[in-house]
Amino acid sequence: MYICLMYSKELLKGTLKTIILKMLSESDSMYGYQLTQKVKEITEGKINLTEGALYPALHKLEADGLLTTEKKTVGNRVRKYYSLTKTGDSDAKEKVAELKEFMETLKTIINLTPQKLAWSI
Amino acid sequence: MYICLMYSKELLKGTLKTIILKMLSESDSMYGYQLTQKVKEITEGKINLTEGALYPALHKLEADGLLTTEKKTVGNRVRKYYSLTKTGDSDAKEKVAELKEFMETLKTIINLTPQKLAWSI
DNA sequence: TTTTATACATCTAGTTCTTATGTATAAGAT
DNA sequence: ATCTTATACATAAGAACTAGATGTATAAAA
Repeated sequence: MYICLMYSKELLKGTLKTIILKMLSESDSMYGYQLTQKVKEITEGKINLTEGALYPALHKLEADGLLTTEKKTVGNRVRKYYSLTKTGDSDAKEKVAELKEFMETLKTIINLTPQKLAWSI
Repeated sequence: MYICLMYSKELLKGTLKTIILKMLSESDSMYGYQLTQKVKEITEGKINLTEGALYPALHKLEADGLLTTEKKTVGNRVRKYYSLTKTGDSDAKEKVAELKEFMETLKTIINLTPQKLAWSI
């Protein structure tokens, strides 16, 4: 799965690409496994990206021209580093802004009280 | 679609059930069309539930025992009112709490700076 | 009389995610 | 020495969900 432990998985659908883009926008480049580890670390284990979701998403973002890749051999292991393209960088900003706005909107629902709802009824 | 205008649709997948449960937890009962209108009103048009997503979701929640229905005839029109069951009520609280927590976690990613990321690298 | 609003609902196609599986290297534990 | 865990990539089948279209029907407004 793409989120495990603490959250119902459904909650997070659709946020994966935004998370990837944001992570890459704060770093020169990262490779897949590194992304999973950093996200886990930053969120204290609450969000775990899974390979089954992560790699297809990375490939799609690359196919869409938002990411470029560069393979680097470290020891005997090959790492595939992803970094934002120019388009990817502006797209990252857009998607993050969109997510922020959406969370604000969600709050208006989450903080709803019977009184507030009655007003609108 | 289930969200239109302002938000990329992907972002919101998985929040529909939580939204429905929260809306119903602040009201005795509501019917489908009313839900779409109230959510649109409260979010100032930013979130629009669509029938194609709403009705299947309502039916699933009912099948899962979280909602009960009661048909009422108003004029010549039949409305199907949904209300929370006992299980649905506690589930609503759980899902809302989960969403709040998740939004906090998302913030740690969204508010990430190169410095903070560097710390963790 | 035509359009818009109300009110239910379903269906196809598309996308996404989960879970499982597969390959391979390397480090640490037994 | 050998087994397990961590690192590192990836795919594939099936499940789940949503968008967008379509369908039925009443009623109000233009």
